[in-house]
Amino acid sequence: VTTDLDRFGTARDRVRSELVKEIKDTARRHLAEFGATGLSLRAVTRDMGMVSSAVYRYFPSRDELLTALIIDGYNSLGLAVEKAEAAVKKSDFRGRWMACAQAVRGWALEHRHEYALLFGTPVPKYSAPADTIEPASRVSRVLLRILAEMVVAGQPMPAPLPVPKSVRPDMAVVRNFATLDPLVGSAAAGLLTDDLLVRGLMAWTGLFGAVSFELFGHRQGSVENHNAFFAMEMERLGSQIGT
Amino acid sequence: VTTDLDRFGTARDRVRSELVKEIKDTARRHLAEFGATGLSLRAVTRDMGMVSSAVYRYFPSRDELLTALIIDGYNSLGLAVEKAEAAVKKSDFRGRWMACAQAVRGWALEHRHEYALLFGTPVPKYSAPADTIEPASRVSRVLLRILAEMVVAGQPMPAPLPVPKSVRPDMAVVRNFATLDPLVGSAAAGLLTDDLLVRGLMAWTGLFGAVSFELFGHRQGSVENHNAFFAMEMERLGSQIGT
DNA sequence: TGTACATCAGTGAACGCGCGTTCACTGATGTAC
DNA sequence: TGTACATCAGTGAACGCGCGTTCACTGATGTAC
Repeated sequence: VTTDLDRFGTARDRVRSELVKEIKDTARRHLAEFGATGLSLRAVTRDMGMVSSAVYRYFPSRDELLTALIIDGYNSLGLAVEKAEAAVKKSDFRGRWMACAQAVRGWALEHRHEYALLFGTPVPKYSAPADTIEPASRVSRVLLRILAEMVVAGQPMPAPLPVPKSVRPDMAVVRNFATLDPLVGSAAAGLLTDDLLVRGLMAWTGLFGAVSFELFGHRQGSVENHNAFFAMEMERLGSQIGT
Repeated sequence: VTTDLDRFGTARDRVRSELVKEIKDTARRHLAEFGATGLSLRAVTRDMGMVSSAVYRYFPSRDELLTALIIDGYNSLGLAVEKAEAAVKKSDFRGRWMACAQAVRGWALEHRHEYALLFGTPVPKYSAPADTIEPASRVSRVLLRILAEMVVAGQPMPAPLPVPKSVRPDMAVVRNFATLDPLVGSAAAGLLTDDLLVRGLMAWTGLFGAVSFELFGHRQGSVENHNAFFAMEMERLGSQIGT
């Protein structure tokens, strides 16, 4: 009675967190079927055999549930990317970039509506709270880390293109963000030039742009073999960041 | 009574098409305020001082109204891009590409919710009918035309990268689509290599990826000066397609 | 030109539905002594 | 260990709202002779 409860909380606590999980899982299933706007608390609870008002013991409002799903989504995507990247030999920068790109696309294809929730049209009248920021940046942190380790390793880089003065302050912020990462040595700070950071941001944009275009149907009529096109596209983007 | 009506239709016809326009305009205003999912026929008609059932004289269903808005949206965006591009000297390929890019972003910023309707999360349970395809391709047709005229003019191109066999059939389809355009001479067909078409598709993806990232808030924390970053980004993408 | 009829626009009530959220409540689980 | 009390989970009814769509209708506009 004692140690077990001490370690995992009371029986009530355990049941509670299991129910929170079940609500989110059910909501995710509904998300996959009806999209973010079709997500209804009543439908979720109905599906679970609960009465609709009971959900308020677990989430104070629909928006809070949405927030939880968004945070979970970013973490799920972030974890998938981190795992895929970690499986590649550290010195194989091209491989690491490709693993990230494939992980993003793979996750998106497996969680289409979650992807749309994160990267599609923002939900009207809903504004994401601050606690979504950190999980939202997990993927870009991985990409920045690859970039940083590349310059530290002295990987040959493409000839730098000029970066206008008006863009440099923003790149300084990004550089600062990158070097905050404990896994990025401060040695990288001086080596991450404005040009490289721009390249990184553009690769990142190109990656998500490609996935969004495919998922949202804007490549119909031009690309049928999505696997092949995406792989080639990402190889080319990888060359732009020096992998 | 005769010629006027012959030319513009009966008075009833004219009132009718004006009302169709007014309904669409009101719906667009609602779109801008509540987003695509918040678009309600009742609210639109209420706003117009009509009774809700009256809208069925003009649109058989909510989905048909949505379709009309989507088609109008693509045409509005397409027209903006065509006009911007036409204003630039034909031989200034870089300028033409930049004009297109700026026109897309400018239109998107002015019509945020319409942009989201076209390029954001697809509306759940709604599938776009075939008549949206042609207007949807206006922007890409302009881009393909620039590319085609560049190769015909013998503009120096970046060193071609290999295109895997698995991607070539898709590029053949795109090349065929490009040469169907009466403004693209058949001379271009042989010159539009697989590599160039890939570059074109990637630039197109990068353009819309950048606009979507900005509009949907994914550059918060990394880019503040959106104007400057976008301009530089598009210059770089322009270099990739040889402008 | 004038009349009879057909077409159409807009009305108002209704159908059937679903939603988020609140609230007073019952009964079970946990806590303190 | 046993009892008294506090905490919490889940219930069921209700509030107040909005939605898309149908339908029989009135009255105005158009058409044919």
